[in-house]
Amino acid sequence: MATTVKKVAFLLGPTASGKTATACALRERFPFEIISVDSALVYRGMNVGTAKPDAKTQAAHPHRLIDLIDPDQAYSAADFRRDALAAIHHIHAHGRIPLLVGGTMMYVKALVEGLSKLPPADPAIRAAIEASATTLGWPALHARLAAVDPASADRLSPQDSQRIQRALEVHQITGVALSVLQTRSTERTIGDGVFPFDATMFALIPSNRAALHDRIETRFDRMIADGLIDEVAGLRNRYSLNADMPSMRCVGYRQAWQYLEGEISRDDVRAHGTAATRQLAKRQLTWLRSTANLRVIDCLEGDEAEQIGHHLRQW
RNA sequence: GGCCUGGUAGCUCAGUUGGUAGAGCAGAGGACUGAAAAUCCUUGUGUCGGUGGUUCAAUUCCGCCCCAGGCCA
Repeated sequence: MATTVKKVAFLLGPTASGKTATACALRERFPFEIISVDSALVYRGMNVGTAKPDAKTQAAHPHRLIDLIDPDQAYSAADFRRDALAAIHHIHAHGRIPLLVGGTMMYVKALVEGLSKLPPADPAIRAAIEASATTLGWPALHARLAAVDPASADRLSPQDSQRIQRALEVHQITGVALSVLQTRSTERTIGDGVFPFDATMFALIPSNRAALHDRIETRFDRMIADGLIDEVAGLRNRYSLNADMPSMRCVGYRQAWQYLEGEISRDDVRAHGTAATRQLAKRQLTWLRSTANLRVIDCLEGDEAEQIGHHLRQW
């Protein structure tokens, strides 16, 4: 056993599974420092709808990679990988163990498996592609992609706006097909320096889906009571936002935005918002089911931290 | 009490000139390389309110009953 390999722990799980509380409980018994793995918590000012740990919790249990950008900015999986690796090194340098807590599974994958060497997003190119799609439709752009990158086009649905746009963008910037660049990169395999740590992964998973749905509903009602809609109205005053920005596509924020635009009723905010949250949880669970080497803990038992602690003592 | 309009998938509804029915949403499963709380793919059998009648055949036509709205008393 290589004692020189540094340790990293993960606490994953769908939305409303109780990750924050469990992470804080674990931090009281182990030398952990928390790194957030959450694409919505990176936004400053988005607190109620993201269930961001409150000031008291953060004071007792500092979270890294929270409040990094304003809602009119964008973050990415590559940004996360860079920032998370820096945070991990920093924590190790202080003799502590990083505990990565969150439910953004693409970030986990990017961190653990690495990313191909690709150019970052280019807002101007994306806007141009978006404009073409509005007049021609995505199937037409899918056909255009097929001409320059048949492998990617073959893999994607003609309606998959986001991935078609990305593939076209990469080709336009580099002159090389995305599919080629993805196979060219070699830094993807674990053990090849991509993620050189002794990792242990836990996932809080509900043994009963309906119970998670109940929690989601209760929590969403509390967010509304705690002023989610006011929060969004305030952000709209403070920043120059639009409905297509990643921040305003977040669950809850999208529905509050539609309400403020007069597009849906207050009842719809609740109905659509809880449905979107359930769908998010379902996608997260799909990711988790296909994740290897995961220790599954039932998040409905109430003794999650104890169960995880039991495993950690043997780590 | 009388008249009118409804009662079809968990919800909102379409439809069947009589041959047991289909959309949207929700739900379920899956995919996932710089927007990922995103984006996309697959998935629809339900006493067609109940009960009698007509018919080879009724969810569809007729009678009665129940329920929900509305109007008139």
